[in-house]
Amino acid sequence: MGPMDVALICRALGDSNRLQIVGMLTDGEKCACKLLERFDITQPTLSHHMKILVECGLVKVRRQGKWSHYSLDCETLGAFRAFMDGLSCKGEQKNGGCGCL
Amino acid sequence: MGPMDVALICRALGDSNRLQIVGMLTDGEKCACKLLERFDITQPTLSHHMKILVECGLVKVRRQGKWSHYSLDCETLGAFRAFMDGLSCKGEQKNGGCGCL
DNA sequence: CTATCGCATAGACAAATATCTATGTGAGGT
DNA sequence: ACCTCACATAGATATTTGTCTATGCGATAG
Repeated sequence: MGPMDVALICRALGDSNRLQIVGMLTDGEKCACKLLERFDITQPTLSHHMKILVECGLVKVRRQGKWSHYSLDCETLGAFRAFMDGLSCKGEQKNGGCGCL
Repeated sequence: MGPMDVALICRALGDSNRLQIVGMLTDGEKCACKLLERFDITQPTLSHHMKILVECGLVKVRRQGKWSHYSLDCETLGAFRAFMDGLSCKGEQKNGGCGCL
C-alpha cells in the first residue's frame, strides 16, 4: 500500500459521518437501511458516502436481494494501520540536516 | 480524542503532500526550507499545508530566529493510532441486527 | 538604518466535495 | 403484470480546498 492509497483512505475517513460509519461497521456488517437510521442525511447522501468508502477499499459490499450489506475490509484496514504504525515518532530530536541552526 | 478530532487529522493526512511531509518528519524535526526542497509547490503553499498540520495537532512548530522547525507531536500521533487500533475488524461476521436477511 | 532572508497572511480562482431533489433500476410481493 | 421497496445515479448548488501571486513582518547582516 503506497502513500497515494493511504491518502485516499484518509480522505475517506476525513468526513465525520464516514468515520462514524466505519465505527459502526466495527461490530460486523450492516445493511444500508440500518446505517441510514443513525444519521441526519438523506438516502442518496448515504449512498454517496458508501461509494467513497468502498472505492478506497476500506469497506466491502455484499448485495443480497433488495439489500446491500456493508462490512469492513480487514485486509485494507490492516494495511492502513501498518502504514500508520510505520510513522515512528522522534519528536523534536535532532535537526534533520538543516543548515539552519 | 473524539471522532471529530480524528476526522480533522484524517483530513489533514488526506493530501498526499501533507502525508509525505509527515513521513519526512518521522526522523526528527525539519525546517520549512528543507521541506520545501522536496516538493513542487511554492513557499506560501507549503506554509498553508504546515498550518493545517499544526492546527490538527499532528505537528509542532518551534520558531528560532528566522527559521521554523517542524516536528511530529508524538502524543497526538499516539492518540490517533490508538483510535485507529480501536477500529477492530470482524469483517462480514454476523448481520448486525438488520431485519433484512 | 537599510537590505535581505525565511516565513506568514491576503486575496483570487479553479477544482473537489457534501448535500439535496428527482429519477432510474432491479428484486419481491400481491 | 403491477406495485413497492431498497438502493443507485443524475444533476444542481453551496462550501471547502489546493494552489498561485502579491505583500507583510520579524530577525539578522552589512
